[in-house]
Amino acid sequence: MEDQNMISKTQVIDLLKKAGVTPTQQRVEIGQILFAKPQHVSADQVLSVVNQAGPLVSKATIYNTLGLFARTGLVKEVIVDPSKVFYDSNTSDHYHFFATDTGELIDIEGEKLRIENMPKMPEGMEAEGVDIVIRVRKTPA
Amino acid sequence: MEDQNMISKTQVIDLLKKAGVTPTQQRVEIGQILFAKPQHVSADQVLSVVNQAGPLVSKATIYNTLGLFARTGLVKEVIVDPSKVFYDSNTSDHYHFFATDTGELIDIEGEKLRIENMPKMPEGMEAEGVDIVIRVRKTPA
DNA sequence: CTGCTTGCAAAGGCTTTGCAGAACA
DNA sequence: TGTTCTGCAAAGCCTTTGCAAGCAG
Repeated sequence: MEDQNMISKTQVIDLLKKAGVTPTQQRVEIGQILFAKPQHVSADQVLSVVNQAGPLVSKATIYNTLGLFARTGLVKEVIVDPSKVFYDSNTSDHYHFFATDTGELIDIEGEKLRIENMPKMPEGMEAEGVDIVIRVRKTPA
Repeated sequence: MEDQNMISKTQVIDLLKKAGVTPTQQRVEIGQILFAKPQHVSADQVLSVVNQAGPLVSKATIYNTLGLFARTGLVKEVIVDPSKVFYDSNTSDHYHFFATDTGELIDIEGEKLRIENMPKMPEGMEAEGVDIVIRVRKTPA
């Protein structure tokens, strides 16, 4: 996970403020990783990347922060693997391929897919979001 | 979870055999609950329902069996809640509303929904299944 | 019989929590 | 300064595992 794409601390602070999130040191560290490029990462991956060069952020804070980022719309939670949550820094409307054998997630741009007959919501309910996951596996040789 | 719909042990045994699954006592008990009607249940729910009238099946066997049923196509796994897996006894093509506040799952019949531009698979990959989940919540009053 | 299944309890992995000390506005 | 945030370790929850005893064919 090399930082071929960079984002400055100032840019991250700006994003956090826009979302109404107090930009603490730890949140900025985490944001710099997440917002550098569109990606799908687990809490554990964020933990090890952010602490590569020394212990900057604790595990508890990783979880707190990812939860906060998800609630404030800075990232999207992706629930496809029963064993862990992925956080997606691409917050635009889009869907996913999920490789069940490798655990890899691949984006499908929203325009590529369209739902034809959106069913009406149950009584007294409103839509919060639509998740589409196409589970794929290696074609047997 | 009353048994307004019933299914006989013989019918369950038949279903298991057709799926190539050895019909043990425990699997039949579990099958009688699952296949009585289309429903969404967690391992924990199956455990408590099957053991209502006494300890018939252990927790380990519930998990083993639900995994086996999923692998053999007798039920479908539904991954929408990071904290637990739901097992769906409706195995026909269909999708779900998921009430994020209550954890309730509601079926959407497959015909009601249609995907317009199915994107092409990544190289060397084949589709295993398509999951569509519309997350809903109570409309604020 | 012979292998597949089950049950028990312990272990495992991910996530949350409680609370004291530190950082933010 | 008052409130919010962080870190640590422990606890919690769902699920899996190891192994001996039991059942299916």
